Amino acid sequence: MELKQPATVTLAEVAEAAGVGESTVSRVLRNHGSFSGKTRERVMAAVERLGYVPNRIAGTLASTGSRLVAFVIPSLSNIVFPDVLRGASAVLEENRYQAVFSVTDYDPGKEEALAAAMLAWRPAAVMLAGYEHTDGSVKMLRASGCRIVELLDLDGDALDIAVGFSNRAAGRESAAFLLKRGYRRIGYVGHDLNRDTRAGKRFSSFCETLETGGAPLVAREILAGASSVENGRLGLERLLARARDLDAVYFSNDDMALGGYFHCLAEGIAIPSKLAIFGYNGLDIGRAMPQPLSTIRTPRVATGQIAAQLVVANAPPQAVDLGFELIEGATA
Amino acid sequence: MELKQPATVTLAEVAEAAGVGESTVSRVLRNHGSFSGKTRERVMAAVERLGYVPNRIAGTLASTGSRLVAFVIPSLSNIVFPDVLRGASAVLEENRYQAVFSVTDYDPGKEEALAAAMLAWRPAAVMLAGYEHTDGSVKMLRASGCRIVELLDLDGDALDIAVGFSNRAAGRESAAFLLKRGYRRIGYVGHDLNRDTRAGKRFSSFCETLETGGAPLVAREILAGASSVENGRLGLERLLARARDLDAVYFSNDDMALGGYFHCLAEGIAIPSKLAIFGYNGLDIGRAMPQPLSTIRTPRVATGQIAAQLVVANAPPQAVDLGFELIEGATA
DNA sequence: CGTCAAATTGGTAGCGCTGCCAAAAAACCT
DNA sequence: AGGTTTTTTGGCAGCGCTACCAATTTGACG
Repeated sequence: MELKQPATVTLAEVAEAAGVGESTVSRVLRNHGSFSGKTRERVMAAVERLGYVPNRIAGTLASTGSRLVAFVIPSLSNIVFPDVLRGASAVLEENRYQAVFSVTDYDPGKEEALAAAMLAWRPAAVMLAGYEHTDGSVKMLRASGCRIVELLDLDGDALDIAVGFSNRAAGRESAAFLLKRGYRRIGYVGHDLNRDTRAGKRFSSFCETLETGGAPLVAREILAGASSVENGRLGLERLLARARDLDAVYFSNDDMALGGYFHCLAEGIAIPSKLAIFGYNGLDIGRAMPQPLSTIRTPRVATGQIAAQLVVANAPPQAVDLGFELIEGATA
Repeated sequence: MELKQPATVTLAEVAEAAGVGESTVSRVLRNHGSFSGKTRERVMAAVERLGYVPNRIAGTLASTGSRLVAFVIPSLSNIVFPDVLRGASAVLEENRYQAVFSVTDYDPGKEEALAAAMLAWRPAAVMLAGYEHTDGSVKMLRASGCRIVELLDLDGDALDIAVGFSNRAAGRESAAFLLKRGYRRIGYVGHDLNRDTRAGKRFSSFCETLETGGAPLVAREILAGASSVENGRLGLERLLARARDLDAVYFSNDDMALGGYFHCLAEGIAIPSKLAIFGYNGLDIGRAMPQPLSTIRTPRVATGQIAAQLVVANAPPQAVDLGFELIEGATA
């Protein structure tokens, strides 16, 4: 099960080879504390000669804080999370932090288990999606003493740091936009909302706003699986089978919206004159469509970046609202 | 910069609270060695009561092998890599391994630097994309003694374990398919090939096969940026501006192909009668298009899974060919 | 019961590094 | 030169855990 240990070079060996003390080598390598230029050269030469690679496991154990940042994310299929990781990892790498991750499949129980496993690495911070965590997770995270960053949601109380935007506001603005455009018979196609609570928040605010606007949601189609182009296409097909006279459809995601768009193309349904389509996320793909997708662009990469910056800077607890941008597009 | 150390509970404290020795606690927690059921209960109760979270940093340092697996990947924007991570992380989590990653942006120099940083964590394995590594990387990896897994390529000599398929074969089959369908004036739209060497391999085999078939590539358009829908659309537009009478276009990726498809939709170019489109990767999106995309489906998730399984099982050096599947689709 | 093997348990030496402290060397003053 | 600073160094005690070994308890059996 375990591996053969490589003939590993230790700091002590470097020290001996360079003819200096261990702490001197340590200081030179971390460029911390003082040492002469000559010593530095000798040490570096020995490092080079022996092919020494410092052992950060040992280093972390000996020193106080770790430079690991743990991501506990719901999914890697939903492009949102790779985007967040991308933004974060760039910042973390610059600052010599190391990203660790695991995937919960939108299962809060699994989140708790994985968060526990992560804490065993004593990370500097744990990054999670949104505010919905089990009591066990919250207790454990609180007790851990490491920074907690909740991403991509701002509708709730942050445990420590939160970076993102309001999903409720996104749902609201989407609805307001469709109403303003004059659509009155509006439907919804979405993926599993129990698991993706952020999509659930968007949807409920969307519905409320429609009601306030006097044009309550006419029909909805919620598919069991994850957000995908195929589900979007299938969902719209089913929705229209039940409610033929819709004039606009709100999708839980751009993926889904693109699927809906494909369905319309295939069926010859004119967009937006016969049916309007509105998405969420602002993927690049939406810009390249023959008719640019009407959607809300979310700051996914920036969310990762800012979150990482706050962790690196050990910033005080705060909630950072990065907002979002409504893209009028040509499909609604 | 560093954090306050949480009031952390140690194994010694658990041992005292449970009234047993440290090694007993350790054995119980790892379920390794022998201990009585009664002891087990006492220990678990103490763990529960104190909220003890084992410190894997210390555990890893004290024991021989680590349970970290390091991924050094070119990008998170290209869906290929999140897919590989997804496959791998599922297997790793099951086996209580932890995934660590960093992103090279297709830069071999950065790969070397990041691989070095990774080795400092003494991972059980390092997973890399493909075979093109700097001499420095190779030397360092070899010397590290940890397992090396090269992913998504099989055209070359593996350092240790390789899991994937032949990109050359993929390029070859794509060309053969187009020739078989009777296309003779074929063009190519791709993204930066110097960086994405696997795309480069596909392209060069594609061209060779076309030549052998008596219908050499007519024109190509290579865009500087990454693979994206927008670049695909733009690329096809440019390509057609220079070579109006193409009858088929091979794209470096499905993203790019989808962009090309959108261009044709927007311009009213009939597919495939006027122009055929062929992609690469077999993304789900291709299946949902009004005309399913003709492409090659690659085993991305499986690549991650198999790679992780081999590492967990500490399998002997080997190259695993997972193959790929040509999807005829309706666009070529 | 005594004997011997098997099952449990505790003590303790590190794993490789960093942080602290005191010693040594170098630099700077009168 | 002698006395002070200041800079550079080395020694060494842990960080929290696991691995090894020896000690103890238990169980089985004649």
